[in-house]
Amino acid sequence: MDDTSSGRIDITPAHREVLGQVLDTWSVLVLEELCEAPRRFNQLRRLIPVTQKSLTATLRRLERSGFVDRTVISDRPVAVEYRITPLGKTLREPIEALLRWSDEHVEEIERARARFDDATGDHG
Amino acid sequence: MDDTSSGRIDITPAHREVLGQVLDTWSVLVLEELCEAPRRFNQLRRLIPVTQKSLTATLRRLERSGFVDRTVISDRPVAVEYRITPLGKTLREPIEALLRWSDEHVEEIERARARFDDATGDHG
DNA sequence: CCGTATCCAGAGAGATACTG
DNA sequence: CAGTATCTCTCTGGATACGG
Repeated sequence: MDDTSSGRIDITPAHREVLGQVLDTWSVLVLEELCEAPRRFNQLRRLIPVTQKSLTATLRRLERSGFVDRTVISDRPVAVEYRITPLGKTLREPIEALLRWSDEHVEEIERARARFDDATGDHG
Repeated sequence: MDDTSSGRIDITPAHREVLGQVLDTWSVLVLEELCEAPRRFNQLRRLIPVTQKSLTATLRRLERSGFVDRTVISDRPVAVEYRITPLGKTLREPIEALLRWSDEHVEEIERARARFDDATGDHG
């Protein structure tokens, strides 16, 4: 817990690849929704401000890595249901820990940014 | 904690902005390094496979948000030290939770991907 | 040593149109 | 309804050269 730190974690390319596919905006939002309940494709589109293309890509990635199950539940007209997997659910805890962290610190961060921008004259 | 979920977190643009600036590859690696000890600019470059440009941008962002302190410790030749702040340290726990998660599940994810690629014929 | 400036290439995301 | 196919544009990030 302190600065001399024994708990160093070695960050391998495998870590980065895995996390990179899961920590983008749309993946987090989709996983949150599917943790609530199974959803249909256009249902997700209404819940999340994402384009068709990006939602498709996100769902494919999540499906490929085993976080999400895709099931055709009807054929005429076609209906598809996306459902979180047990593996997908294991992500919820660490992700929500991060969201809680941002909840707790967002104001301090805003203040730091305002101070920085004020000091430098920058605005970006 | 279960699927019927009472602990729903509302993900605002503010959350996304904060997390987006902190969860990229270089930020995570830099924060990990600085949690170990204060570092110099070129010292970080030797420790992390990042270009000058990206390291500069990463450090600026982390400094702006208050995660990192930048101090000129000498002038001739110029020497600059980067140091983690108390706010920066609060990120370590949730980030390492995520890294532990990827450690624990990376193999299962690899297997899921292999299965998916095998089933679809895709490779990417 | 610690950066900034410039150019350039590839990935990602939006808009739009179309299909089983 | 649930996607696929383009096209375009921006944004990121690497390479390189130069400056305080």
